[in-house]
Parts: sequence; C-alpha cells; structure tokens
Amino acid sequence: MSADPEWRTVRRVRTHEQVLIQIQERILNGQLRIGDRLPSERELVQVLGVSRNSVREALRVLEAMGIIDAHTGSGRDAGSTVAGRSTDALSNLLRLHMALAQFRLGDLVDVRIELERLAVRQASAEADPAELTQLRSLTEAMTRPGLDHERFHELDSEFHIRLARASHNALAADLMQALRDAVKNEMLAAFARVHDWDAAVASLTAEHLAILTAVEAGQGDEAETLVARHIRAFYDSVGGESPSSD
Amino acid sequence: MSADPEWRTVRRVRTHEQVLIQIQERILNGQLRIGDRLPSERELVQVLGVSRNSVREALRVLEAMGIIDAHTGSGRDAGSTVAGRSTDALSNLLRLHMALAQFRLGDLVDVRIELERLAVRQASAEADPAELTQLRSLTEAMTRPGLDHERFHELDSEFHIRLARASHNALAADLMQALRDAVKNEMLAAFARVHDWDAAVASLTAEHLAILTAVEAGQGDEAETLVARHIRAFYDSVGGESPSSD
DNA sequence: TTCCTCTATGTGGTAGGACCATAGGGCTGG
DNA sequence: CCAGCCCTATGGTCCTACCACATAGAGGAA
Repeated sequence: MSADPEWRTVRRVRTHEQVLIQIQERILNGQLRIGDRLPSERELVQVLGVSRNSVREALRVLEAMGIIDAHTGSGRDAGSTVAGRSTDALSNLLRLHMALAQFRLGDLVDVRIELERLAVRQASAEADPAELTQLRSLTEAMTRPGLDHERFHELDSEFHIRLARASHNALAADLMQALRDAVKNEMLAAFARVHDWDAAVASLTAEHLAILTAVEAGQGDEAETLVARHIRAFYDSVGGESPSSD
Repeated sequence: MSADPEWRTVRRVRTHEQVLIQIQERILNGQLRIGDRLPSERELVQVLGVSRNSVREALRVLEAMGIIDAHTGSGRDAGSTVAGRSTDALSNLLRLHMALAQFRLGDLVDVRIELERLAVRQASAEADPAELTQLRSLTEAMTRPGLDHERFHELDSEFHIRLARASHNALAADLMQALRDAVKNEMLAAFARVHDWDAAVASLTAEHLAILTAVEAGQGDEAETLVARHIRAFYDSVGGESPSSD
C-alpha cells in the first residue's frame, strides 16, 4: 500500500513559502530587476491575502540571500528594493556549512585552487592596466615590515580577490571571496602556527609578485602553475592534517 | 565635521539579526552540531527577551539557508533541529542571482568546467566500484531511445553530479549540483535549439562513456581533457551568444 | 490484561492589531 | 525666502489569540 502511484503525499507549503515563490518567480522571469521596488509590506498583505508576518518572513529570507534591501522611511530608498548582493550571502552560507563539517578544509582548498587557476588564466588574457596597477600596489603594501596576521590576511585576501575580479568572471570572483571569507578563521589559525613569520611573509609575497608578473606578461599557463603551487605549498606547510574541532 | 574619529555612526542591528547572530555563533564555535535541537520558539523568546516574530524571522532565514529544519508536533522530530542541507540553498541562491544577471552564463560554464575537471581527476583516483557501477548504468540509461529533453537533462545532470560525488569532494559536488540547478532552464532552452536531437544525444552519450572509461581506468588527465571538451563543445554548438532576456 | 480511543500538551504556523523609529514631503510662520 | 514643524508612509517590534499537527498518556472497552 505504499507504492500506489495514485496517491501522492500532500506537500504542505507554508504561507511565507508561497509568498517567497511568487516573488522568486517574478525575479526568474525577469519581471523584477535590480533596482525595482517591491510593494510595501502592507500592500503585499492586501494583494496576497496573507498576514504581514508571512510577508515579512519571506522578505527576511530574500534579504538574507542578498536579493533585496530594505529601508525604513518614505520616498526613494524606502521599502524593499531588488538588490543582487551575492557575495555576502554566499560567504555566510558557506561559512556555516563549513562549520557544520559539510565540507572538509582540504576539499575547499582543492576547489579554491581550481578557481584561482581559472582566475589567473583569464586575468592574463583580460586584465586591464588599471587593475594590474592596483594589484601591483597591493603586493608592495604586503612588503611593508611589521604586518600582523590580521592585516596580512586582509591584504592577501584582497590580492587574490582582485586578481579574480580582474579575470572578469564575476561568479568565480564571488565564489573565491566567499570561500576565503568562510575559512578566514582557519587561515588566521594557520598563520599562528607559522614558525618564522617574517620569512613566511617574504616568501608568500615573492610568490604573489611572481604570479602577478606572469599575469602582466600574459603568461596564463605560467601563472596557473605558480598560483597552484603557491596555495598548495602554504596549505601543506601549515594546513595540518587535523580536519576538525576546537 | 565629517571625519571626526571621535564619532562613529551607530550601526542599527535589528533584533532578528541579533537572534541570527547568536545562533550562528553557536554553530561556528561548535556548540550546535547537526542533529541538535534548538530550544522551541517560545523558549527562545524567553531566554533572548525578544518577540516571537523576531525569533521566527531568524529561524526562517536559517531554514532557507539549509541550516535548520522545522517540524510541528511534539517529541522526536518536532521543533527546530540543526540540519546541514547545503545543496538546495546554494542552488536557489545561485539561480536567483543568475536571473538578476549577476553572473553571465559563460562565466558559469567556465567555472563548471574547472569543477568538472577537479571532479573527474579525483574521481579517477578515489572512486569506489559501487559508484562506478552506478555511473555505468546511468550511461546505459541514456542510450535508451526516445528520451525527451527533460528526461535526458535529468539523466545528464545525475551523471555529472554522481561523478562529482565520486570524487569525494563534497564542496565541489554541491557547487556542481547548484550550478546545474541554476541553469536548468537555460540548458533545456539550449536542447530546444539542437537541430538533430538524436545525433546530439548519441554524441553526448558517447562522450559520457569515454569520460567514464577514463575514470575507471584511473586516467585522470585523459578524463580531464575529455570532460572539458565535452562541456565546451556542447556550449559552443548551442550555447549561443545571446546573454540575456526573455 | 490488552487494545483502542480520546484527551492533554507542546510544537510550529497564521492572523491581526497596536505601537515605535525613521525619513521624506509639505505646510506654516517668520 | 527660509527654517522649523507636523504629516505620512515605510519597515521594525511586540503582543495576543488561535489553528494544525503529532506525540504521550489517561481512561474505557473487550
């Protein structure tokens, strides 16, 4: 009596999910674009025939996904507008699932390496001078002596993310940034395990410089090799085998 | 009077965000693990000193992120439990941001190729016999004549996703699945543009078989080359240059 | 005793109302 | 003309009530 195809279990769809679905449909079929304003919460209550609670739950979810922004007040910015802030939402999502051990750190490193390779390869072909100039000044900033872990990580992240942006592949760049955000704490912990910090900084910075030089010269293959080695080397040296807790 | 370091603009943190933060903290530092039950909504109201609305908005966000599941009733499943359903949330997020044109289809294809390469390379080294058997039966299912677009896409997706799972890199597999979900409609549209459907199915299936054979033989490099060509060829043949609307 | 049924209780789900904080717009008085 | 005030629309929060659901336990029937 279980496999009877005549009967299908009813799927209970909560109200706020139905609201969510209707808004998502309008985004997916292009009726709602970035910058558009949604009706006010109270208007949605009227047109959808649901409570304001349900409307708000749907809007809060969309906001957490970076799909909409909400502002109080009247005129212009007020109300909910379609946004498109993908990066933060992606980071948050990955970080939490990382914490839930859905993903191993090693897995993430492997994925990151592939993304970095894609990034430098395409950056070698597509980066424009302004972007390269910014990258170069970043590598210089990293040579400044006395950088602490936090600050160095910041510059390091910015270098890799800007490199990804320079590839003009927005998805790769967003994913890269999200992955880096998601493992920031692990990275800082790894920094803390480094024996000779100054030497590590020097060699990492030198590697950055070499990668950037290859990108500037349009040598995509060389840049790929260098960036893969750059990441793998660091991870192998301090990444540790302990996959887990505390 | 604007750059005075003594004064910093206050950051308004809405209450439901504070609830969100507290729960996220407990996940990030390991206090909450998959399977754990959260206090009931009414209990959280008490201990946090906020309204049930705010609690619910936070929980709905977490649920949409695949972090928790919620069930009514009493005992066992009832209440909110920590879950870890990363895939659906990731797909949804990417699909919406794709629709908002945050990402170009070409960008996504490039990323997908890198992930597929990683997947087949590691699957060549790590896949176990059971997984390979399943993959092979999938390729056989795809040779069945008369498959419509929808059904073929389903099998095609399952092949690639199972291949990724066989690499034992959960992050890569999840991302792959999310990317495929996000562009399902574009894929079906591409199928509709194919002139000789039967011939296309035949060649795609043959390519799958070749990839799988390379993976079974542990020839990672060969599999990488084949899978990259497989995706690129299809996209170039029917992907079209039109990046956009309607 | 055993089994069934009904009830109590605890859970999330929904609704509606009230009020607050904010940010423009418009009016009013100087 | 302008400064200041009030009005209004928006999201933000809280509260209360009630519904739907699922289990556990009490109580009755065989």
